[in-house]
Amino acid sequence: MIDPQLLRDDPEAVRRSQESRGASVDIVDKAIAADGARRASIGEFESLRAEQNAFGKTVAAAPKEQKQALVAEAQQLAARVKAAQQVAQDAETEFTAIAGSIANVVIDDVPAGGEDNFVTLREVGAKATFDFEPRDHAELGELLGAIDIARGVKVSGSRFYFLKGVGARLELALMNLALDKALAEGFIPLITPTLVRPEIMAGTGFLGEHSDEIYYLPADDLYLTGTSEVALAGYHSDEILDLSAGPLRYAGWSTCYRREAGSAGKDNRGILRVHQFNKLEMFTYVLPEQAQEEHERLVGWQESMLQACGLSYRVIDVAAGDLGSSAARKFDIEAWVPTQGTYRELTSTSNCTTYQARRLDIRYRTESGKTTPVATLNGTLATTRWLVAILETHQQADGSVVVPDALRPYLGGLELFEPQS
RNA sequence: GGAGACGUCGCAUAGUUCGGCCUAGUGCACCACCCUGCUAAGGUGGAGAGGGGUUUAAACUCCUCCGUGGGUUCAAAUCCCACCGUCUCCGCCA
Repeated sequence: MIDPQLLRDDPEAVRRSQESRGASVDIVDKAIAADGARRASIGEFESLRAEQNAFGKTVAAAPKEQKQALVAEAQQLAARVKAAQQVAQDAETEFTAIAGSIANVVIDDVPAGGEDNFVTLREVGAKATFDFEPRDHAELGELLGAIDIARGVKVSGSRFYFLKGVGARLELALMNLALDKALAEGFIPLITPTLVRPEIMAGTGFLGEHSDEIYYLPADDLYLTGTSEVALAGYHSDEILDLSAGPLRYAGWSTCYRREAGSAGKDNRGILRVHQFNKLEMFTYVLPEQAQEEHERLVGWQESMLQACGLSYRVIDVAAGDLGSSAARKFDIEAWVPTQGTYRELTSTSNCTTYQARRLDIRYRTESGKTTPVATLNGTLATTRWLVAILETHQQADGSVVVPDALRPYLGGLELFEPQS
């Protein structure tokens, strides 16, 4: 939900934002009109209600013989109050529906346009080169006994897999490296629920345009989360936070589930695009004026993880039209995947400013004692997909893979993954 | 899954019998000040959330909120219905 105050004070800013996303601009004027109608009808209802309250006291205090006449009068008033209340409620619903469909106001220097209009902020690390024909991660995974796709498909269907042997160990090592990194930065680790109630799913903004991406369990009216961001954002819903000691930072570890509807035929090989994977997600609650600095810090921590894994990557500033509805800015980090000859997204970090917090009713107290929404940010610190880039980047001619230094302590000192005979 | 109890403004609790005197009382914790030459105790006052109006702002004022949503009524914390949640006992299963 955008800030209704901003809608009144600076509708032009909201129009600009919608424009750069390629979204409806007209909706802004509709929202302003709905806001006006809403406030007018609230005023009408409330003055009638005040009248009714006062009259009720007269009725209660009146002597018995007058009561009957007064009650008859009160009945008339009650009917008018009820009608006015209905009007006010409808106006409120109308406004919420319209304003709720306006996406978060994009930060000014975010590139306008769609998926291809991103801006590359930097490229870091030399791309791996080989004096042999490199194998892709699926082939390496099989050689090393690390990834068993055939059996994943047998058990659960396409886009499922088993991580096995060094593959299973590598994922755990990666997650633990990321967790230690997060702990060092003061994050509080959380292992989160992956089934959540509809209102939490809606509050985080995933039930809108992404709803067909989400697994739903009708028997229990619960959703399987595609990222622990959902549970992490819901964690403090309906709360007033104390941020005086600095941002509240959580590192959420969970399995993530995605239907990948509409991506049939895309990335079918290997574990690049799967229905289920693990992820360590950073989530922070900060004062709105600190959100942009925090966003830079999140990118920084992500970069240090990729560097620790010896990966070559670029950081992109995602264009407005490719942002989710909650995000005001998003940076993706994409790692070089040698056998694809291209960069693939390994992390994504979004600054949701106060948009998500307003929906979930997460506030802090200002110096004057008033409550106002916090800003929320999220970012990936590690996921299963990283195995793709790690295996392919560090492979050798014989199919073995050199373990990046930073991961060795988490693998009992193992330095090399070797092909199974 | 069965049976029962319960859900009140930070925490604890009163109020629900019999609808109007609840603008929800009290204790603890909290904040400010006063008093007592430390601490403790005591005194006075303040203090919840959301939303309208007005305003530069503050002050002021009105409406809503007693788990959530409906209903009955001139009037609901209180009566009725549904749902959610918590606790206790029993059963079943990891």
